Amino acid sequence: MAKINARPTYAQIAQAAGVSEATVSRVLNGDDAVHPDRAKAVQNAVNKLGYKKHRAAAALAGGRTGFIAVVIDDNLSVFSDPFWATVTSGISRVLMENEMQTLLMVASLDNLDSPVAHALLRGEVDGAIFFQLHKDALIKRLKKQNLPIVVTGTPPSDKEFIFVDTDNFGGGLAATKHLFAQGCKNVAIIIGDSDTTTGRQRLDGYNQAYRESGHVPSKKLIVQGDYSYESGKAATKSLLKNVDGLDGIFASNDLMALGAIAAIEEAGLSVPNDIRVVGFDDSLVAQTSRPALTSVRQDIVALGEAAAELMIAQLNGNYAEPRILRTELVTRESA
Amino acid sequence: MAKINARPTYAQIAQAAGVSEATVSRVLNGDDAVHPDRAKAVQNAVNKLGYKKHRAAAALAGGRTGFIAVVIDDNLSVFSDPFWATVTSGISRVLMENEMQTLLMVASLDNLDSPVAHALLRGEVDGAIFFQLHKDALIKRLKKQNLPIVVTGTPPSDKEFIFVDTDNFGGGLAATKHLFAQGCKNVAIIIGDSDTTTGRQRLDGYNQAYRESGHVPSKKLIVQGDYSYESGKAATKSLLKNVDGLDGIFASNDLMALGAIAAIEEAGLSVPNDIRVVGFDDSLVAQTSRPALTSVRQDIVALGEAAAELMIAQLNGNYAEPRILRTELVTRESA
DNA sequence: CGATTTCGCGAAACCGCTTTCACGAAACTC
DNA sequence: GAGTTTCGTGAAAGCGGTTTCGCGAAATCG
Repeated sequence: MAKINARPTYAQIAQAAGVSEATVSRVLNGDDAVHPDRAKAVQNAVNKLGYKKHRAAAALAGGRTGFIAVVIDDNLSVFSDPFWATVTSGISRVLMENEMQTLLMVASLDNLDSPVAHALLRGEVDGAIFFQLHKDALIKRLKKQNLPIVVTGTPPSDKEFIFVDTDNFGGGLAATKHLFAQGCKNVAIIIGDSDTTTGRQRLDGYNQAYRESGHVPSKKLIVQGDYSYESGKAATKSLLKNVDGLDGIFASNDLMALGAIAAIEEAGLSVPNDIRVVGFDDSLVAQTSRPALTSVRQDIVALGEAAAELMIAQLNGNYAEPRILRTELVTRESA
Repeated sequence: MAKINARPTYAQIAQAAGVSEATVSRVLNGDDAVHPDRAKAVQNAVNKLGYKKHRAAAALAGGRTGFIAVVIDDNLSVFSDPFWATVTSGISRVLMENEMQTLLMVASLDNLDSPVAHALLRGEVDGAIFFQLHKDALIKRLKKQNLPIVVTGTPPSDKEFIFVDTDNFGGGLAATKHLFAQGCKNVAIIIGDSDTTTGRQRLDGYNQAYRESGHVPSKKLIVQGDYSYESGKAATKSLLKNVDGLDGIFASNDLMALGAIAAIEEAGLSVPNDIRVVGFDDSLVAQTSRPALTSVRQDIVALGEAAAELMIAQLNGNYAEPRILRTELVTRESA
């Protein structure tokens, strides 16, 4: 289609620099076994002619495509949550800096026979970054084929893949400890889901804080939501009904925390005077709500950047190990 | 990197089918000037060997890459809003069905000299889909190079590009008319922004409804928010203060509508008894909030699908004209 | 029925870059 | 200083498709 105006090729660079095409290739691929003078000549020619490598040609000849797949399971509510889009923007930025492109693949991952699976298996990309993980048949298969892989979010089978994640445990711990430190005695947690490692780790942090405080949380204090505002509100209502002396709530995300505050205020109580509330994510709403929400901040863009960096490390044959990103408790009015 | 197991090539298909590689290519590219028998032989061989075209090779030889760029301006709050991610999922699905891949490019578009701009100008993709448009220097440049382009959201300079958009005008009109039909006399609008066509069109629809009703909206009835919950609440508070007999509010998105409801209830009034409220988007919160929100539904995934379809039409040399997607008023409790 | 078109198909060039291979020069041996 | 390595380099062979070109056979013509 689009017939773009003629671009310079190796032939022209080679001629302009007075070297062979092989040497041009060497220079452009960082082969150091080239005499500095010639290398400089090539560089000059490249700059002067505004040369840019032809991706397809390089891919065909070299076997490396310069593409990294970002694979998103459309099953999940991934697309209703800006979280993943934000992660992706981080990935994209870092990849682009390294002259790679982000190939977006949205598909259900159950199917080992889907177009996406084929594209991946067939080596149309140099690596793949996955979001969340439930079924991991495909990804295991890919790994067997030596396709470099990075998982965003802790995978169920921990040590098998290279992954990046937020320190959910540490965040939950810090949030809960903060509530204790503020004088709370009966701290509840509203978990978002119990079947992802993310949800579980935040709960683990909560439990750990209790353990460190020398107390044991009553089962009544652990209630379940689904990360929505409404579920936070409902969960809190039931807490208010069932728990005597409730004075602190750690909600697994900001939306549920806001729901909790709404329920508390509807019950005629005040945040933070009667009950303190901490959220997770430090999203925009945490800052703008009233009372402003104390929340565990995670750097979502950084998560994506880290994922991309781990991918690049793998591609370069460098050692890459899972990365857990630190969280930070941002204290505001609500606790 | 990843050395994938050997894949069949034309040579093997050709041999298995007893034809030349040229014929294989013809069959696989839908050239009809091939004898049916041979074509069938090729098809069989392809199926039997599980052949899949090598993208890079095809791109190099044929000039078509099979990639469509989805270009997102990172300047904007694009990534805090799940809207764009949803659109993208629609795009991706349709492209994949047509054996094309989605290349995600996140970048500030101001710069005519960015890596993204170069990748686009250089023909690394067969086409580009843009989200929103503020600066359009780059896109004009690309158009001059005959790069097929689709814009999601009405571009400022309307007729110049092929675009897809929701019928914002019709939505605003329907929402406002609905309020009148419910007996409202003084209907206010909370606009989200006035500098995008989207925002302007919704306002235009509102004004049109007034015109059709034979009345003129007081300037006091038009207030500004920024699509956030808080801004909707604040705007409504000022409306309650400044407007006598206010009995209807059309908010330019659901979040602001919810803010409006909160403000109304805080003022001791009831929705919909005292004041009716209509939102826009029919997002998840519209369905789960209490009172459930009457809202203008737009099919966001369909928006992406339409964008991809228009792109494919262009690539096939078919006539493609801008597409405005119908909206639908979903009536619930709030109005 | 011979002359002319049309049609289906294969040979081969080519897309732009990477990489192997071999060769001459420079740098080492002892 | 002759013999052996090492180093820098260019020629050339791919990578796996697409496309042009031309040829023989079939179809059309007069």
